[in-house]
Amino acid sequence: MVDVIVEATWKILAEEGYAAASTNRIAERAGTSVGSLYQYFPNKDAIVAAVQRRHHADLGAVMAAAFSEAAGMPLEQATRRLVRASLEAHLLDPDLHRTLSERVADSVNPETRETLKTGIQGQIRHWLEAYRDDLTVTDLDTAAFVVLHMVEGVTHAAILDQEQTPDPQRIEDELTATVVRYLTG
Amino acid sequence: MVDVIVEATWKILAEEGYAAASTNRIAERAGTSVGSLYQYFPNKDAIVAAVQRRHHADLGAVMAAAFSEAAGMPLEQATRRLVRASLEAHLLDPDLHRTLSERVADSVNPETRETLKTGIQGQIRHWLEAYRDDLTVTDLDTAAFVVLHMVEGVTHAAILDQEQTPDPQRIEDELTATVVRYLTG
DNA sequence: CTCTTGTGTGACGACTTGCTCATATTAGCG
DNA sequence: CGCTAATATGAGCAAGTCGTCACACAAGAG
Repeated sequence: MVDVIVEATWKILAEEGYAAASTNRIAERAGTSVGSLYQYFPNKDAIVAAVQRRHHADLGAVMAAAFSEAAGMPLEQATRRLVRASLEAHLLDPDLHRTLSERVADSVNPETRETLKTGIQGQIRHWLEAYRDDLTVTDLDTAAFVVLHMVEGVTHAAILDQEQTPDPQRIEDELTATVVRYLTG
Repeated sequence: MVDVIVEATWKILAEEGYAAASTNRIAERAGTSVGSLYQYFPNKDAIVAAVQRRHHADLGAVMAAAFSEAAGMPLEQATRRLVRASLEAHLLDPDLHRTLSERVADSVNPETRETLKTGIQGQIRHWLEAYRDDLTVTDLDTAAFVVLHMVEGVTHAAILDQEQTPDPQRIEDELTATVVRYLTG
């Protein structure tokens, strides 16, 4: 039942937008009644937060898989793998991703977004340690921060503003080169 | 009067958040009545859109000033000037910026955000042309896209998630170096 | 002083929202 | 077949929304 509700909300957010996600519409699309919603969730924000948490878990899984594959690869190859993972993550459900990032304030889900971000930043930091001797970058924390937001910024824009954007393959190449050059002077 | 309304809305969005920006609250804070709001704006979204337009104009002005100063500088110095401008732009009013980017969907103001983005991307492209012979990057359109979102992504995160972020000076240094290395192989 | 015109007012209508709660339905067990 | 406990239901409530409109007011002209 929880799943049914979360999935219905997911679809509404992705297909109909944030404004359409009223409790009545969610119940309708879930094939239940409003009352049942409140048997499993304390309020509406909690439902949206659950969708966000699930989406973030998916994003996290894509990235985690990439990190585990990238371990052991040479720097450039590993970087490419991670950049591609970021593109894949944004392609999981671009419509939901847009609605969540454009309409759902951070405060709805205090920990989640922060958790995802610092989690990935930590993984980047950890990943960088293996190449420490080859890097010209000194402060790995700063480097992880810069790499994270550099890649996220470009991939986010590339996938979500698909109108006047270079094609993903080119983005992958450019980002990979940029990150490698940033890390190894 | 239009100014009074826009400024009141501005302050509410920045200080009290998007949810507080009801027509009644806007009128109250503007020291007018709801009726007057609708003498100058067709609906509430138009008021929010006006605030967004004004904020984007401010951002655009900061960037434009930097572009005009950067013209003629050597590449690295110019890059630093532009990176600093991006930081300055995000520091103009971080609270408003956060509310607008987290809560106000693109669709409220179809052209504006796109205009700002493509405007700056165009200026970057134009700026890059002066250094063409020194660049290893071939496609200037792609380069402008990458530089824009790389810098925006990192500066946005640096200013708005001020908790576990490196200090702005360091961000400026890292970004400047990264962009220069990206452009000149 | 009246008349007209432009502006400001705020109570109110029409509507939507999130959420509750008395009632109905189901499921499990002896 | 009861009987009980758990779950599902959806009409309806209070609160709040945006936007309107009949009216008050001010200012300038004649």
